[in-house]
Amino acid sequence: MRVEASRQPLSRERVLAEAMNVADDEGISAVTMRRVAVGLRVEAMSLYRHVPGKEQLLDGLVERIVAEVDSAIGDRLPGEDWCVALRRRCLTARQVMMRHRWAPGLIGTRPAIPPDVYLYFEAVLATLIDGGFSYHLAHQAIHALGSMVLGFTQELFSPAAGGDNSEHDNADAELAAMADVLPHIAAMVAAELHDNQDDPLGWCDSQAEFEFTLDLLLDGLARHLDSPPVSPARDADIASQ
Amino acid sequence: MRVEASRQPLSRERVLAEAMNVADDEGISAVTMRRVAVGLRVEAMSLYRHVPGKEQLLDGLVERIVAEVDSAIGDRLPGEDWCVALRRRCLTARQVMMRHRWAPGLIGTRPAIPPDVYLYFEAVLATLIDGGFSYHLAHQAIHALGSMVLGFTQELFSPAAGGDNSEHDNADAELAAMADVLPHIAAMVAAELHDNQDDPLGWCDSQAEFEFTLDLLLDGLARHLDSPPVSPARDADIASQ
DNA sequence: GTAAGCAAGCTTACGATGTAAGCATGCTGG
DNA sequence: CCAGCATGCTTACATCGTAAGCTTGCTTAC
Repeated sequence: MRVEASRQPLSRERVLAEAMNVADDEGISAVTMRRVAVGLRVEAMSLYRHVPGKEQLLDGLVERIVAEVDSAIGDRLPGEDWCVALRRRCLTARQVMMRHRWAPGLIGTRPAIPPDVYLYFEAVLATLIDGGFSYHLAHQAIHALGSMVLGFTQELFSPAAGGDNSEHDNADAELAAMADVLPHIAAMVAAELHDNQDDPLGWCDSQAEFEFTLDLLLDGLARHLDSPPVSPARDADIASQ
Repeated sequence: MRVEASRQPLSRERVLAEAMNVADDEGISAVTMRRVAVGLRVEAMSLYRHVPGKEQLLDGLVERIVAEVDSAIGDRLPGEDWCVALRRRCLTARQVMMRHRWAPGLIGTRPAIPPDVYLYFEAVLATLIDGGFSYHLAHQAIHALGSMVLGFTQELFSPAAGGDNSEHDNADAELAAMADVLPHIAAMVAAELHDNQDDPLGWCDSQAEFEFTLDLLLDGLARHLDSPPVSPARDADIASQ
């Protein structure tokens, strides 16, 4: 083999991989252009050949996290119930988040939702629709499960919560641009828009979603209060990998 | 009245108030020592007379948010059910979070849980215990409701999630120091410790809490799937104030 | 072979930011 | 009246993201 010119060339992948290492080892706040660069035996500015800027680097980390969850989940089993499938997904997601403790905070504070996250939720939505959910109920379910499936609180869609300046107007545009790879989400948006075209709050009335989730939890707790140990006791075990 | 020497003196309160204004107007990332200072017609370094540093300033903002929720809730009505009380609290908290969109993200990414947040959860816990919850079920309920009552995902207690370096060991200490003003939490910790003293995972096995919440949501969704419009339709309206 | 073109990494520099260290100023109590 | 102190100011530095331009060595057409 060649002498490899003292080192393999830099690449977006190598930059992101090193950034993940730094985040895992020293926390997300240690992920600095300079710190990532020294990890790669390179100067800070060299990273800009492969990554547009720090924000995009962080988006890249989110991308990697989502990919890690996706690959850890594996394919859906043939006759798998929506409930079991989602439970498996959430538990897998949690495993990944435990490996990368900084990830929920990062995902939750990203100013815009990275495209991969939409793809991720498309899969969740597909599971629900396939399980017999109406678009409306599925919409509420996604909001309810929001923090379980990726460990983040950020309001999905319009609100553009965590970030600074409201730039959610192009979130809708981005979503529209991806409509072909997000068939279920596109259909859901269409259905919800149709049902709520006179609703001044818009199709995604997060107050309604909030109350739905809240009542889901309160009702569940009330049931536990009435009948203490009769709880579900599900079976699905997460594959130890 | 006096001439007031060209301006009223600075104070921790004035600093925090201005920081909140900046956060509300320009986003949390605009909350900079220099930016807050100009808002007060003062130099950046002058703030350090009244606030130890930026981290403590941010903790002060959390403190203010919690106080705002507390005061907006008002006193608990005499015969109010735990369920109605919690619902009112969550909806009130949401109103406050809507007024300060940056707050959930800030609370969620604080490296340590500020003392006031413990006090806040003490009140939630008191409501649950008063409603007949066992300490164990109440513990699970708090985790389940975590993101509803203050809009944040951070794992309560031990894990020290969002932040960087794990400094959760002194979180327990801080909690112990406040035991006298946190009677219910102290009792809950004691009860859970007693029940799980041989559990290698410690008293707060967040995996168990996670699965509890997850099943609460999945069961609730399954119920909605079976009987579409028979949902709770609760009464409690949030006082418009 | 060789020179043009270029990809990839480097150097330098600038404007934010948090904050350490010490200075200036004016009020207050003896 | 003045010593002492509280309060705000000035200066300075380390760290951060990144703009602009330079160097170097490979590729490729001739």
